[in-house]
Amino acid sequence: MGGGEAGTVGRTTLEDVAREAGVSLATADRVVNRRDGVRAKTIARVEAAVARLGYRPDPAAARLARNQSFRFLFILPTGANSFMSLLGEQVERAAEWLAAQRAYVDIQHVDVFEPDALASVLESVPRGYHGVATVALDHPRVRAAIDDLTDRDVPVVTLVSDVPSARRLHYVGIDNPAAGRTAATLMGRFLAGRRGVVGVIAGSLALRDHAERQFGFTQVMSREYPGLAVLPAVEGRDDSERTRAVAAALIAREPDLIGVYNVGAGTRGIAAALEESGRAPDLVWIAHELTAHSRRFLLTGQIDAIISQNPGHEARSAARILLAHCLDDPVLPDQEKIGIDIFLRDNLP
Amino acid sequence: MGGGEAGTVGRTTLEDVAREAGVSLATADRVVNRRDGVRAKTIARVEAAVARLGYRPDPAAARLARNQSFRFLFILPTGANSFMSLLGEQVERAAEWLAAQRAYVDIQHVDVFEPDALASVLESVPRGYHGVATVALDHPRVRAAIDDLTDRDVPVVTLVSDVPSARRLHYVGIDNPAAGRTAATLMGRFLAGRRGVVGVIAGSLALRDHAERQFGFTQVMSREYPGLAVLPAVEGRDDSERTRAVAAALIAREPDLIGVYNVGAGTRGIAAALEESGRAPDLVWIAHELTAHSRRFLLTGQIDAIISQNPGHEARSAARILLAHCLDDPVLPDQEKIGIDIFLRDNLP
DNA sequence: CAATATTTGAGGTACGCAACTCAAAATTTG
DNA sequence: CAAATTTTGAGTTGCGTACCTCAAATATTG
Repeated sequence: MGGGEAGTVGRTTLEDVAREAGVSLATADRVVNRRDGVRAKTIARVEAAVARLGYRPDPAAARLARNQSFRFLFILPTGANSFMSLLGEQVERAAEWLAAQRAYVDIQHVDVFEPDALASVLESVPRGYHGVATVALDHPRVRAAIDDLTDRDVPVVTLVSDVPSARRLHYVGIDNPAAGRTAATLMGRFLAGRRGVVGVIAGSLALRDHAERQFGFTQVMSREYPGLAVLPAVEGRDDSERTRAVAAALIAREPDLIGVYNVGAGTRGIAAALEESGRAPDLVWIAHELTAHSRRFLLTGQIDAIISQNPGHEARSAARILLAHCLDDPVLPDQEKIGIDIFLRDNLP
Repeated sequence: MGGGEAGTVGRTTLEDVAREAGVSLATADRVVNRRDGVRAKTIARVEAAVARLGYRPDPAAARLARNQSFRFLFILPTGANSFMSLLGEQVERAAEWLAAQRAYVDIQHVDVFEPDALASVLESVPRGYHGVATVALDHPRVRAAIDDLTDRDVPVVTLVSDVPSARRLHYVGIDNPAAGRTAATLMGRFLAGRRGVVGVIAGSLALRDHAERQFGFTQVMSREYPGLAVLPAVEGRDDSERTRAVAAALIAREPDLIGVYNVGAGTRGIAAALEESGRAPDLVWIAHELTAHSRRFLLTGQIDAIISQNPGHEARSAARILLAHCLDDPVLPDQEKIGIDIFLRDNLP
């Protein structure tokens, strides 16, 4: 021992196991790879040796020997708002990592607001893909397409927006009702003691995540902060211009407006509408998704808090989950759980 | 091509590169592994081929061929409070992952409140370790020990608590002044409009992280919330009983106390003291680190917000950084950045 | 041009495992 | 007990890279 070089010690190989169990390498291999044609007694002997030596197959060697590779398809929204652009970037980064693991990803863009377009893409996923990750849309045809893929043994991971009724492998994203409740608690506490109305601006309530956030928000607001009335949500289609228009109308229409919860994108539109109205200073604004824009508005104090999810974490998580499924490796639920991040001006990354 | 089986396509090997460049495998190998004895012209040819084919060495094969393994030492506090226990668990989980990468970790416990004990351990790290991760303590002898290790080419990662003046490879933990500022903003906003005094309870101000949190907290409070006076910090040594005593004294001494910022552990002590005093309902309490206890107090409404860091993320990050350093692989700064988590009752994981 | 130095090619071995074959041994069955 | 069947051993090949040797080809120098 000694010497600063990286050592070679400590690893027990399958050959060690075979020797320990008093069987041949072939038999040890049959046991650890669950091939049949081995007596129960011999299996037990080998497994005892595995346990005694703490043998764990070297994944590098195994993957090399198997020489298998995988292809995954990521389906992301077109016409991307800032958050979706970030997600796209992060998927490409994750793709590099996947490439190092002999897994290759293709990215396809579709219009999220068009369930039929998304369903068509899902229905026509070419053979040869070993997994699909998609920013989904809760719609019967989409659900059916996901189930069909699952039946074809192509695991599907929903990303950011879920389709809980479909037999997808996993949902990688935040708990949206909880995100809405979190926004409500912040809103209620930031407005402590004040009375007035609170507006909700969504991209579209047809998007499950937006609807769920609004639901959670309203639920907590009405239960815990009866002095603050939540207005019915208005829709801005995640587009800055439209959002600006609906926000401006909302502000004009509601003189008692003291809070705004922006469930989707279109942050710049809201900022513009607030600025024009001159009522920004005494309005609490809580927004979603940390992007370059929302970050700026948080720093200038226009946004009071941002509820967010980490697109890098989500992209990597989807990648890891698909790969783990193909390799049937275990997943670490702890690592794959996507948290609801709260950002104030002080804890920005 | 059809077939649902995992394919074999797509991977370009070094042999492909050699063929493409019109050189032998040996020469291609010399170029990609930066061995000398190759003409500049030939190097260029090979590198062009690498670029053209997008060759990336298969890390599985490389690691297998190199057949190297590593040993890391993790130094964690004894007498662990809940958070440190969680960290310990997560380090063990990360150790399993590392074992799959042919890297093995040993864990050693020391008393964090004893700089000399920590320094002794650091000074006597046995030869043969390829990296050290430590929950450190900012003290001259500790700093010197870290620098010595670095000089011995043993990279050191500081975990949770930093020693910025030492030549450590990396700090894996949160920005503590920013965490303090975050707590202050929450405190200030939750107490919107009220006047009174706010107490700070630390484990020990000799711990850099605790001192920094207190600093950030006081900074923002005095600048932004002049109606709220921050009292000098009291120390509870991260021990429930002592913390309870100092908290009780604080509450008794300060009739105008309307907020408590608990910078360290001892959460149960504070809960008990608050409960006894009967003043819990109108007191805002902001605590650190999400543990089983603090979680419970958050859910019951005693704690109003928890500022936290993710021990699983930290353990994995330290592991990845040490391994990447040994393999000289690149690190993804984005992935290794430890965020300041804010937990309310609504966004608990 | 010859002698020397440098560069390149060809080939091998090793890494640990997967997947396979074929024959030998052990066990079960008629 | 012999025949049929199951189980085991011994061995091979290949995965892609690292690292090594030795000889051949090429370039550089006097």
